[in-house]
Amino acid sequence: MTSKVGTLPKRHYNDACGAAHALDLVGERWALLVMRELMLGPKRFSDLRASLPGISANVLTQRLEDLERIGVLTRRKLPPPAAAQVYELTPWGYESEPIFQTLGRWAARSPMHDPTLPLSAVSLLLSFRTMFDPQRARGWKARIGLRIGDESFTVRIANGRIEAERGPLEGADVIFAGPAPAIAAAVYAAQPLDMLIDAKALDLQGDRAVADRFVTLFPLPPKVEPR
Amino acid sequence: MTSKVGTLPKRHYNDACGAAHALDLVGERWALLVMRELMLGPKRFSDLRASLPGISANVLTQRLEDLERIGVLTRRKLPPPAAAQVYELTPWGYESEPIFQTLGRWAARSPMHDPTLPLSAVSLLLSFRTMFDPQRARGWKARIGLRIGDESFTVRIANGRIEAERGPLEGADVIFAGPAPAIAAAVYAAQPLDMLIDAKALDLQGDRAVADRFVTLFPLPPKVEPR
DNA sequence: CTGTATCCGTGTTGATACTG
DNA sequence: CAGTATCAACACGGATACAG
Repeated sequence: MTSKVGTLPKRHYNDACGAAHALDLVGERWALLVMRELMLGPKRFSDLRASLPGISANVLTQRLEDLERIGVLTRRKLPPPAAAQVYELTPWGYESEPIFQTLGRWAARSPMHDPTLPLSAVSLLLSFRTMFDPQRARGWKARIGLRIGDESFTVRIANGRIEAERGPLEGADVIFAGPAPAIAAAVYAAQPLDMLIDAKALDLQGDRAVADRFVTLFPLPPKVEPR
Repeated sequence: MTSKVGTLPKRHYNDACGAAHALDLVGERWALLVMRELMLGPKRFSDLRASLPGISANVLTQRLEDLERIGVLTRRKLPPPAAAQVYELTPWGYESEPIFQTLGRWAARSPMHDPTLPLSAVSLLLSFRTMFDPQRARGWKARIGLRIGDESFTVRIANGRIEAERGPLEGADVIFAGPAPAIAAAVYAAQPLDMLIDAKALDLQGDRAVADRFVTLFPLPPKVEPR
């Protein structure tokens, strides 16, 4: 089972084009989504499985092997007592983020895009980095906390820039608590916060005005007319 | 056979993430490479087949149908006498170029990338748009012609910007004639022009100094250490 | 609990040959 | 030139059984 480091799949495009090579590396089913889920830090096998509904254990194993072999991620043994194995992107793996951003921005114009589908916490946070509009945040400084399931994230906005990463809720001006799709509904489907709160889909703690402005910072591009 | 407009493949990720939706749309094998080949203008079925070594007729048919159905390309009947059918990207299809750029830039760092593989003319021109370094072209203005097989392209460099598209050779300061991989060798593998010319891999006409500078404008990022 | 290995039904892919 | 038909090989997903 000692797979050689740096081997291409048998079935590869015979093409010197960089994009074609990228597809040889990470173009197989699920590969990019596994990388996406690791984009905000290491995860365990079962975390990955949970955030990728539909992937089966053997396919996930296969993809993790592939991605390790090509140098996109590494497996690490966490020190005891939490002696679990985690998968972590290499620096080069982390550099793939622009791929998700251009894919996401392009697909956001698709008439077939269905925003009501399930959404992972990592996807939501990455979408904030992708869709953030510096214009709308001009001169604004805020710190937003997100609690999604048992994970917590910090979003900092300052100087027309955004940071979105794993982090503590402490010190946030306002905290959103709820499943990722509910927060997405507020931000991308312009669902009024009151509605979501009344429906118990979302909970807010802290400065409501900050929340109200936050949800306006991520405009979607116009959809292509459905032909 | 009347496939409905705007349907997703049966096998799709159940994920509201934009990147996942993009993969539902164009993540199937060959789909993105077909789009790449159309990026510089319409092509016919056989042109596509010729520039995508390895694709089989039935798969190309399938992908063209899929891409038409989702609104990425259209089929057009050329007016007589050249009454051939051509495939052309829609405006939204053309907007996918950043996807190729981020994929290509990321994969250019791969230790497994083999630049000696076959390369299509369109790939080469797109790589110029992707890898162009404005710094190195500061204050330079030039017009380069490329003759690759029976296709011709024009590259214009001015004001730290590059344009690369189909166009006539007339008016170029210098003309490169040869297969795409030979031109790529000069630009990306730093193969001396004299060597390529002596080996009859490349032919130059016009201002040699312009050619010498042109081949320095597209620096590759450093490779990841091969681990 | 955290993965890994194996089997199996099904759908996708790709090579070859063939038709309008 | 522009595809279609057929068939073999492979990849995927689900289930189950197994190992640390």
